[in-house]
Amino acid sequence: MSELSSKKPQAAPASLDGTDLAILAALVEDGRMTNAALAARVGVAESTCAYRVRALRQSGVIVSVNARLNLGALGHPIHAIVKVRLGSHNREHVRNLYDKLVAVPGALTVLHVGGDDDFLLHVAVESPEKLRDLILEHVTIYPVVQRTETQLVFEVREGRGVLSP
Amino acid sequence: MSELSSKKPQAAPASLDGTDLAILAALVEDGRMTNAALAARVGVAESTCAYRVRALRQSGVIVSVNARLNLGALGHPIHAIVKVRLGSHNREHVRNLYDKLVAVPGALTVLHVGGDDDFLLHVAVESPEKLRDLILEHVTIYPVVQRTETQLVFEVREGRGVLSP
DNA sequence: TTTGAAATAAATGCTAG
DNA sequence: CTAGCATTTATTTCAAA
Repeated sequence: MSELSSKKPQAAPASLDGTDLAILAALVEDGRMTNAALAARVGVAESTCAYRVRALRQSGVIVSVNARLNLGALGHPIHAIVKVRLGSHNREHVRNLYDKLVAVPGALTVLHVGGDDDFLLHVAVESPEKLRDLILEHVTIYPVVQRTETQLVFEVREGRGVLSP
Repeated sequence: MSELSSKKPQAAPASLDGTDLAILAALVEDGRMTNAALAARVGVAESTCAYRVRALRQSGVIVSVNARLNLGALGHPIHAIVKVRLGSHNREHVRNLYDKLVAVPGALTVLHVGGDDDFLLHVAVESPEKLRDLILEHVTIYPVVQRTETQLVFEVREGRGVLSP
């Protein structure tokens, strides 16, 4: 279920000091860094560091910690972006399709965007044939989908993020 | 530095059994789950579980574990996709621009794609004004960039990934 | 490869500055 | 908010199956 603008516990625009930012940068780099190592790196006592990290979690600044996998090693070496354009922008139609796209096997992220397209679906698949099947069976199958356009992804690189400046 | 097809230690298409897949699914969901909890969840001894996880890391199936942050709480509430089209596809030009885009402040991911566009730059910025400045100062500033098109991102949702089926 | 149990290391709770 | 110390919990190691 998506919510499409229902308000949920949004993190207060917390006031983060240098220590917090250093902690965040370290955990983005290595989310399994031990509290001891983290404390040493940012220059505070271990108990203080643990306190800070807990506060950052509870306030929602740290959303979660997740393993990132090598999708090629898992048999999904092909990445693609499927641009999806809708014929109707009825609220229910949009919400329903969004839910469907998120549930597509191999879907990594789904962006609801404004502009030429409505959704950008980033998928990882086993092969080009599977990509075709995926689009036919899980995307264009819905009447609200007017048109799709697929781009092969040659390479994905992580950006520097928002913490560096 | 990007490599653009120079070969690096790619994970062998490892043979993963059900236990491995269960471990991976759990760690994608919660990368800080304790080894004890993980072992209980997948039904093996703690020492076995630790052994498996270490193997999955060393073989490169688990690439890394990272904290995910609430970018809004960090003052970057606006997301956008900047489609970048190049005028020249000279190898050096492509590689250089790729490196530049990855280093853009606020860049989350940069996709090198085939099709209408060459790069898709996903950024998180402080405001629409900053978005404009970012594009002018860090993207269109390069002569190799022929044209950009920017789409506002309303919402980002995680897909089900490749492990569910 | 898997395991249990011992040894090491880390996180948490409590106290107080 | 911070730090030190004691307690509880987790990870690593290793001999054995």
